Amino acid sequence: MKLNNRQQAILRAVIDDYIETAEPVGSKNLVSRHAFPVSSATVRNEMAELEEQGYLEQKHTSAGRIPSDKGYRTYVDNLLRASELTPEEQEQIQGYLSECIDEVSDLIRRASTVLSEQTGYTSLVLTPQLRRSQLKQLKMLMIEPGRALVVVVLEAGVVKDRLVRIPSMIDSSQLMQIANAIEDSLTGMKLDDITLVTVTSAGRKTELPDSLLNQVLYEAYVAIKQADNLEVYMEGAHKMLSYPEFQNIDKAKDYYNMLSRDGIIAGYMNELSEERRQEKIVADAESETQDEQFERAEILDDTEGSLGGQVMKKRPAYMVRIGQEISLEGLSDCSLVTTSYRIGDTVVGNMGVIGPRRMEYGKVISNISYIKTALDAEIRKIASVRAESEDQH
Amino acid sequence: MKLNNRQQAILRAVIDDYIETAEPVGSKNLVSRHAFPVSSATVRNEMAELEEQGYLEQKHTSAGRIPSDKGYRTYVDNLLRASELTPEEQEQIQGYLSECIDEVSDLIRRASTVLSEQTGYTSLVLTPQLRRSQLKQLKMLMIEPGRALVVVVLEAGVVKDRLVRIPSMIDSSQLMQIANAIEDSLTGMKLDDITLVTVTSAGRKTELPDSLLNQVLYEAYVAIKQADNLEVYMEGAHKMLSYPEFQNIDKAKDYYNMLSRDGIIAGYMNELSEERRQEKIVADAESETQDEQFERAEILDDTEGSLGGQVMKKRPAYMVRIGQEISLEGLSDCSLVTTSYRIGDTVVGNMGVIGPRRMEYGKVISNISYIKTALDAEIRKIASVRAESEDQH
DNA sequence: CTTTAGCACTCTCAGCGTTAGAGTGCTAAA
DNA sequence: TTTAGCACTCTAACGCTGAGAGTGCTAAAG
Repeated sequence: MKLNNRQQAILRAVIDDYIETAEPVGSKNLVSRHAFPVSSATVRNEMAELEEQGYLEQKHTSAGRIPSDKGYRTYVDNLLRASELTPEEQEQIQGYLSECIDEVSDLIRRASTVLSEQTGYTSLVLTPQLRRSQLKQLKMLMIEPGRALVVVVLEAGVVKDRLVRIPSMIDSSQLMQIANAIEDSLTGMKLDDITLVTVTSAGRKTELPDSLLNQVLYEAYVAIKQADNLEVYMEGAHKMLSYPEFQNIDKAKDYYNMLSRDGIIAGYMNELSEERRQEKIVADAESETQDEQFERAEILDDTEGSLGGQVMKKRPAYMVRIGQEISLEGLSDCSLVTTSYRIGDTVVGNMGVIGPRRMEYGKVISNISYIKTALDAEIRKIASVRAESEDQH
Repeated sequence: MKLNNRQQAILRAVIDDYIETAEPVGSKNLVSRHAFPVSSATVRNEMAELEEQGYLEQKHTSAGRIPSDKGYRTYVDNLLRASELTPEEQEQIQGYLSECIDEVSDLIRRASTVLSEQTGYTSLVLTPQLRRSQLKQLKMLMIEPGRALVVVVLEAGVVKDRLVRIPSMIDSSQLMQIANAIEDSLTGMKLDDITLVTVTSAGRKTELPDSLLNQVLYEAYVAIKQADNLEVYMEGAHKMLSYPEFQNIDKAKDYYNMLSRDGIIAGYMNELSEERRQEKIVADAESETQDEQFERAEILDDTEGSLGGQVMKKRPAYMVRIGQEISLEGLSDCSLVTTSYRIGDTVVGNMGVIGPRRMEYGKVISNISYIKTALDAEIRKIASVRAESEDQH
């Protein structure tokens, strides 16, 4: 199972080349392109060994090799050289995000756009999951007799609203009375814990007649619940058509069919993120004081190679799913790189990049990591207005 | 330039077959499939004539004929038999739309979904253009010190809101004061006529210090202006990959590239709709009393054919653009069927279906017409709550 | 004058064999 | 352990061919 340094170097070179050209990589070409200090015959032997061990595949005997899922996995986990964005790129992302308005949803949309533009693949950003957020305020604003706007304010200044129909006999002061009653009772509760019953019993304190109350309370409840609706911002889906792996129309169709059911992908990403949260809890419990730096395999100077070694690695902030590791039909020729973003101190949302399995992992990872950080910071800015002003208050 | 009945029948048959099969249509097949009372040789002669006149095209001498833009145009304008939706289809559409919430934007999104589902093509529905709508109310709601929600209510109960940052020294009563001042001055004005100057001078009446006012007024202005932001709901773009004309990856790429710049299509649709409005004004002026029924060419009993005739036709509610008639690069192999929807009595929004030039025009037209009517009715329902309650008031 | 049967002609497309080239695995020598 | 050399394999591109679908034209029939 372990690879010596030369094998690692060859594996990396094969994958680098394949990512660049999308063509099976042969030994001769590999040697000349990378100026290896050995002959093609040697490389050939090593490549046969790598195939034996499942890192590479061959379409047919006389073709070059292409990486397998396992090969990519090793590449991503151990062989990838960390790369930083150029200052220009950083500035561009930063500029695009911070030019932003005060709505978290706008920020998210922009994050999605910039993520796709920077990487050249399809980006997905999910709206925050706010089930565990506390209700901070609930306002109702009379738009006209018979219609009102329910405004739900959550932790960290997230605001959601919804236009509802109400009995037309209700006047603004009654409406405000109801809103205040709900707010008084429910402020501080988590969205998950708010039910139609809690809302109703809060509203009844107004002692207004049921004929006025019932509909309003129901609508208020729905408005609160829908604050947690999962939405997906997707950008750059069409870019995939340029990549050679999607020249085959059926591949492209599978891909688009899957993407068009964006709820499924969103659900999947949330699942992944949840799994990871669990793992983290376990890991933290097991090794409380571990805090090593993420250590990358240094191939050329390290004799044994770190692949089989016992070095603990810091978990990176992103997750990579490669090919068949994605358990969604139609995406098995793709890879998915995901990360999360926060509002306040809690992970609330997920974002990701979907591209061909042959994606530029380095570029994607550095971009998504940077954008995650930038997004977190921007969200914190919005939230900090609130924090400051609460202090003053 | 005029076609006799047999030519019309043949043209129709060729197009019907081509729409169904996507294969060039030959004379022999045509005769057998449609049980024409003439021989294939006769049909062959007529087809040659139709090609001569530009209604049909031939890829190469020994291939069947395919319709040209002009052929489709004639087909759509004169040869198409009106078709009604089945009661089940009607019910399905109706059910899907009227299950709907009280927000126009939800209604529009649903219209887009149902339009694509029913037709099998790509649907586009644009948000209402409200430039000519009057401002009815302007509210500002303090979310927390330093942040407020600006709520803009327009004619017919359209509500838009926007979260903004404000000086944190402002308290709710001052905020309300400002909102009231703006509302008092600007209510009844059309969005188009509201400028930063009008907003500012309205706000100054509060006599609050500029340090508090300036930012709020600016944000209020922006919120009012953005109520008119054009957005596009697109559905079913991926369905195109199933059609034979998009098996060619480059065609598909062109198509997706164009669709991904959805602002361009939206703009184009608005342009079309504007042109049409102009034409209508001219037409109305020219022939004030014309009100004939749309008369379809009845091919088999009418001797001269109505194609070259002078019969005035009622303008249908939809518009069809075929192939090159669409002046957008990348959509020249497509057709676009559009119509508009109303809020109150004014046309405010546009919707359309994009499909292959070989689309099932009959089906698309009957669906889009029905959905337009249903959408108008649903919007009126929302608006009528308001109308009723204003009466009571 | 219109229609139709018949026929020669055209063009595409699928199938097939051939070939060039890239890449491999193996062997034997360095 | 590495490498040069070589025979072998497989694909993809090319060109050729024949079948088939469709046409246009001509001449005869209605």
